[in-house]
Amino acid sequence: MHDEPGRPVGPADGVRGRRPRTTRARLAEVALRLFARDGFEATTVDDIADAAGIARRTFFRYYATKADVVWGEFDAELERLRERFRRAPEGLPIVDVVRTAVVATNRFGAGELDQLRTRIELTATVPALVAHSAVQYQAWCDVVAEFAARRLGADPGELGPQTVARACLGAALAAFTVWAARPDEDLDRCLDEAFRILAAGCA
Amino acid sequence: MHDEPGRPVGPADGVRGRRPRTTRARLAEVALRLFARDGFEATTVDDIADAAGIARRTFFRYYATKADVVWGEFDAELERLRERFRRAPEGLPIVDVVRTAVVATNRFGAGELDQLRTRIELTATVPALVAHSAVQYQAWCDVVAEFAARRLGADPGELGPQTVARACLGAALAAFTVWAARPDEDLDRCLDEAFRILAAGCA
DNA sequence: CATATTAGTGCACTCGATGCCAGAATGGGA
DNA sequence: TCCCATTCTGGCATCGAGTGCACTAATATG
Repeated sequence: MHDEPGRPVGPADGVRGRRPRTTRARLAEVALRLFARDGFEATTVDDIADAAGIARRTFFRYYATKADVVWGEFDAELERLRERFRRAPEGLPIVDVVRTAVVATNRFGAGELDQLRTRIELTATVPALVAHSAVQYQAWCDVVAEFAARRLGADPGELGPQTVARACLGAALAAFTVWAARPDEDLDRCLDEAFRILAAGCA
Repeated sequence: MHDEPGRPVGPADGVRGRRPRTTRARLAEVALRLFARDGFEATTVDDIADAAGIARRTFFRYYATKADVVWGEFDAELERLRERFRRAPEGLPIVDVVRTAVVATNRFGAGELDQLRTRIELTATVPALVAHSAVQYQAWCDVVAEFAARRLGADPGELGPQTVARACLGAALAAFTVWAARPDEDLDRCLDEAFRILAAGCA
């Protein structure tokens, strides 16, 4: 995907200190392979570090927790989402804007889609990851609530924006998990359908 | 509330072995007081055990994890919810049934309401509890999805029931957290309003 | 070559959680 | 009364995640 912190290895390019021995992306790759093979719980941080050729302690310089590996660069995705909300046309209903934004931030090539499936299946299946994901979802909700609040002329903490944001999260999660579980489904179609149900008042 | 496993202490009543030294409810009381005073993270299981006059190891016989204390008897509440769905009138829209059931399963006396507020504030605020709660919410969603599936004539794992269930969860959570944060709000009113927004398609 | 900068790593430690097993308390029956 | 089955307690050892600290290694610049 993209190689993150600094120059991976190679000729100098004007940055001072020692070059990192690996990247977040590579660590994630290694770890996800182990998770898929042995399970999340059965894989220790030592295993990941060994497989990646770094020390256990170093792993925690790249990711704060074992679970964070599964979430990759979610912060960046949140920022993209925020940007899309900023540029959203005024006329469009909130739910439609969110649906469009979610669809847009999840356009991947075929290879990446497979990795996404693995990630989603893990986060929806492994209890420890279900748990950890909630914190990420909260951040996602905050972004949506901020947008909904602007539209509703309310404070992001009020009931209106909060309800809209969390309901949108629910629809998106339903779409993602159903899609991840069935190889033949289309992600966009799932998202469209879920948000259609939401816009119809769950009737 | 209710004193759980076996006779608390006192005269025999026909049960064989040694009598438990405490109860789940008492442990929860002790723990919640410590959480409220020192914070969830800063309170160790040793602290709770000491305060309750039992050994650390014994604590884990009453609750599987430190976080479980905050959730008390959620299993039982899920069962009550399931029962209500079973008895729900056929004509009522899904969302209304869920709203009514949630309101009904959360009728408490004034004293208990305070404890509920503490619990909700903790679960919505402390990251470790936000995380742990997700597992409980998943169970909640399963119950709602099961009901929605019956109504929609679908499988509980399909997109329709999943979307409805998760959206309902979102509405309920929004109501609970907004309520917990504001002393003057009324829980029933919050729930009604949140589900009204949901039924209106978040518009 | 000296120095600042940045990354890697070993060590010790805390804390949650678990398995195992011995011991304490209790009721029932020979 | 004495032993036994039952049930709960709790000590001990162990694992694994996560953290703070101090030291080492690599690299660019002057």
